Amino acid sequence: MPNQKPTAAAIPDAPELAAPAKRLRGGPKGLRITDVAALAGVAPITVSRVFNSPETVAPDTLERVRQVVQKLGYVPNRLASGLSSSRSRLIAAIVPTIAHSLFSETIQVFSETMSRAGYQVLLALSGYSDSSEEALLDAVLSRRPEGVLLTGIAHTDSLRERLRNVGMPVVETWDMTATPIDMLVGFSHHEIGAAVAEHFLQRKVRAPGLISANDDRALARRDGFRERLAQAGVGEIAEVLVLPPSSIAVGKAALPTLLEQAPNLDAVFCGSDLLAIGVLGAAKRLGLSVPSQLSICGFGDLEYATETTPQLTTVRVDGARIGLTAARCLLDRLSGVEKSKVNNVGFHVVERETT
Amino acid sequence: MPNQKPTAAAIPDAPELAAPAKRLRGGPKGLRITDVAALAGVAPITVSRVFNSPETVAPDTLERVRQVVQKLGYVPNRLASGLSSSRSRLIAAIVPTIAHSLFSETIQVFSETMSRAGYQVLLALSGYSDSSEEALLDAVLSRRPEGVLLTGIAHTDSLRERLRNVGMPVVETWDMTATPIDMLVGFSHHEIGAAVAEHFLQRKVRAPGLISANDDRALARRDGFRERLAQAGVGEIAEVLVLPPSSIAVGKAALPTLLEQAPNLDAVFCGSDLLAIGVLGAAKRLGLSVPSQLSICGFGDLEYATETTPQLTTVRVDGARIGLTAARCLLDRLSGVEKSKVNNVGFHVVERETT
DNA sequence: CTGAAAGCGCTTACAG
DNA sequence: CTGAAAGCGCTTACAG
Repeated sequence: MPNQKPTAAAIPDAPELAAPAKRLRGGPKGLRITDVAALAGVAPITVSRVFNSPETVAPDTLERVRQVVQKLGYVPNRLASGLSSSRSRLIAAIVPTIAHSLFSETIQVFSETMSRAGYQVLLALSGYSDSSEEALLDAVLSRRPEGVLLTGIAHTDSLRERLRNVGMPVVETWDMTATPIDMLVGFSHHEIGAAVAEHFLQRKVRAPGLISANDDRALARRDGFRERLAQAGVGEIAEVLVLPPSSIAVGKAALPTLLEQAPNLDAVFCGSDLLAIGVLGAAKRLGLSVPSQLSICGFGDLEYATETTPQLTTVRVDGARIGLTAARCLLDRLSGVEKSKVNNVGFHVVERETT
Repeated sequence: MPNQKPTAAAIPDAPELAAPAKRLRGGPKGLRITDVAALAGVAPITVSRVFNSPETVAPDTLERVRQVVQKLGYVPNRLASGLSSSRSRLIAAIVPTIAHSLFSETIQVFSETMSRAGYQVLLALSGYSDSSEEALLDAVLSRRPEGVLLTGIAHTDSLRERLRNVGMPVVETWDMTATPIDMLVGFSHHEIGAAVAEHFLQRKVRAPGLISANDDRALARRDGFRERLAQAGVGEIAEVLVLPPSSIAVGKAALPTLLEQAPNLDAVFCGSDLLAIGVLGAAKRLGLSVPSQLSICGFGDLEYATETTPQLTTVRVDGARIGLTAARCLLDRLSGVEKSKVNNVGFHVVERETT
């Protein structure tokens, strides 16, 4: 056997003419449009039309191709179609966080609306730190989305600049600015602060304080709060800034600190309903009755709070409406319609307490 | 002027030799890898390596290319790289809803973890209806994700079959089954029902009822609840099934209905904490004291409930841990590591009431 | 109404 | 350590 010479016939599959060695790239990974086309007896472009412009295809051709698609279980590759057509059908949603969050309702409605229009949502969680925002934006832009939803107005100038330059539709939400990157659906945190101050002033509050995170939006509320109070001659505002994520526990811990600064404290504006509930708990423990001795106002109008803590005032923002409006702005723009760029959806101070 | 004959020179840009009319496709849409390559004096493949395997590039080449990338603001096109490499770097998360939801924490942690590993999350909201799940799966698969997170086990056989066939890593979460599609991180809703029944039995409850949605997981809890009670000789269980989304208002409305069925009702197992809070409110209005006359158990352990409604019992599930574990399962699989396929993360019945 | 050719912007698979 | 060629699976831009 070792002496057996190989014959020509023993060399398997020896190509007659050394073909240019077609380099296969890992073999077939799944069904392609050409598989459908071959089986349906049409050109690939016709299969493409069945998906993208069925009205341009003859009814019987349409039917035949669809049957093959169904039979084979073919699903088009949107990486390929996106690359080829420059239409990714992707929308990016950049959100600080969706857990226990005011924003989750906005994203929910936004996503439902975009998906009904044939888009899919890429979720990008930015956290509350600006540190990695450049990297996040790179990651987002690398998918070539057709539009971007931002929760809050973009913070850094570099980010705003880049988003402006890419030229894609951008909606900023949950905030207000005179110089949006593109479109905006939101409300003024500064005005909210002023409205809460107004509310406290009507209650004859004398020593209001504030407990809040120190992100841009929270600080805008603070500034509005302070300015309105200053107009009314209330100048000294005790203040405790807390780190996110806000929670009931954080609120509980903050009240004693605030009381050290202002022993006569008779009102607190909290950055969120969770903080407000914590403050309420701490107040009870300290024997302070709410709202008669201490008025507490939260922010966010979470459903739980409405039912279980009627002593609290809060500020309601319609997150679902923001999501819907933002989606519509983007969709209008994507279909070439020009709409009003800035949408102020407003807010409501909700008093539930019955003094 | 009307008589002026056009001269050859007046015909602008007439090509000498009619070249094969190179068809431009809309012109340049942005920077490409070739732009970076040209400016850095390297081949495109080298720029590709700078992004994908920098350790294989000479240090000074690396530096030079990176400078050009920085200067130009080049962001690679992941539609193209995904198509070419069959690695989309995309993970799909299929969730019924993220608003006011138990799942939002899971998705939050899952997304953070995947993003740290270089993946991005495509959010797919399935709603609570199975109707459009096939279309949703088509949309998801069209992006060629490298893995899929499912919230709950997939419902229809056809869906399970398709997911099994595509051969990509799949993690089912928030539930338990003997026949997962692939991997699973969850707990048994049936056992939760039994545990709540056990809890009620220890309280000498005699006429327990149930208020819940009628999705698969809720029904599994109900069955576990009933079976354990039946073992203890409690056979008649009043029941009200409500439509999602669950809310406080729905809970409020359901209690009177339940009381019609069972006038002696002394315990209610609710499908969510929101329902439980609604039932608590309704009970107060009816003059029933909780928990002495009526024990109420929720599900989900929302933070608000913990602080504001200590009369309620609830069932706690660690959504963050589910998200983290699910992400790790997927990442292990994607890097070729085989891990345990089924992870039972368990749950806790949280009694807060102090009778 | 349908199709052949070229191109979208990358990476694979070699080769040096 | 670097590069030329070919290919990923679609769609555009024509042409008929």
